[in-house]
Amino acid sequence: MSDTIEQKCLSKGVKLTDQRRIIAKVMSESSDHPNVDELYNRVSKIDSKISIATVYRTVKLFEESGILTKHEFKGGKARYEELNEGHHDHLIDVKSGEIIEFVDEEIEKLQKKVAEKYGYNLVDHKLELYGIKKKSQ
Amino acid sequence: MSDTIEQKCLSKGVKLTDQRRIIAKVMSESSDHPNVDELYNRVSKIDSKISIATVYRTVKLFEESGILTKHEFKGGKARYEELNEGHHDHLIDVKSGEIIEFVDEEIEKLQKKVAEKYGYNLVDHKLELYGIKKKSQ
DNA sequence: ATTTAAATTTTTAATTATTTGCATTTGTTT
DNA sequence: AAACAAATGCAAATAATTAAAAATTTAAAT
Repeated sequence: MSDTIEQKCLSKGVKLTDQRRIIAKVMSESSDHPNVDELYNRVSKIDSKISIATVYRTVKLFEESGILTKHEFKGGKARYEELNEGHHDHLIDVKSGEIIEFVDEEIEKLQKKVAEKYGYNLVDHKLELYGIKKKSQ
Repeated sequence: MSDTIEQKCLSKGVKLTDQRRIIAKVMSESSDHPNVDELYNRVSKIDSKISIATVYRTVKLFEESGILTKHEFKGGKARYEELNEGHHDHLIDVKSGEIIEFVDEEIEKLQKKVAEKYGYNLVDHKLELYGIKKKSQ
């Protein structure tokens, strides 16, 4: 676990307020990928006065500052995750909704290669695998 | 270009009405990936009485019947595309919005391998590359 | 320490994309 | 043709998100 979001805000010059600090803390302590609703519920437990509009604005601010990433998995609401050095993709259990993070360097390389082939510089990408857990025997 | 959507409906037992036939025709003749608005505009030129609710209902029906696929590219509205045998992924020009289709068998294989590694059967996946066109020299 | 200005938050209203309820129309069965 | 089902159009309802206005907090300047 690397820097907290609060530390990242400091080093990036993102101003912190009480509510932003709480949102930052909750996100930093979340090991899953909460959507705004879930995040709002968690911060509400710490300060019930925080409005959902602030949560929306803050995750957007953090995203624009490169502190969080937004995922738009199939058919659901946007989910947020702290952005750390180690990039990864996601494998989603279609039954339970569980999200597994993975990295595959080979796939990464091939993606870049595909973009190059068409004359593009790859600036972003999204890879999501949807799977069903195999019966363990 | 394979079967038209109308033919697919016949072979799959999806009932066709005048408006569905028009929507099917417009989709079959579209080589891009229209969103519902764009599709609605195109069908309106043929029959201005078709309502957007019908367009929504029809693309959903076609999707559930395995005739269309729905793409939820970053930050925009859902886009639809005719589903043919040849699966492919998408490279999106972040400046122009242009969408390029590509296939990379190696990536496909690796995806399956990753899912297996975590004990999953891959049932679906989404790979989108976002790129900026290189200056052609 | 007050005043002033700027930024942020809350509350509420507005938007956007999509879906649904319901009356009407169209199609099918008898 | 009457009766029933299915599909459509319209308008209202939802859901997620954003924006506007007013209130409050924070920071800066006197």
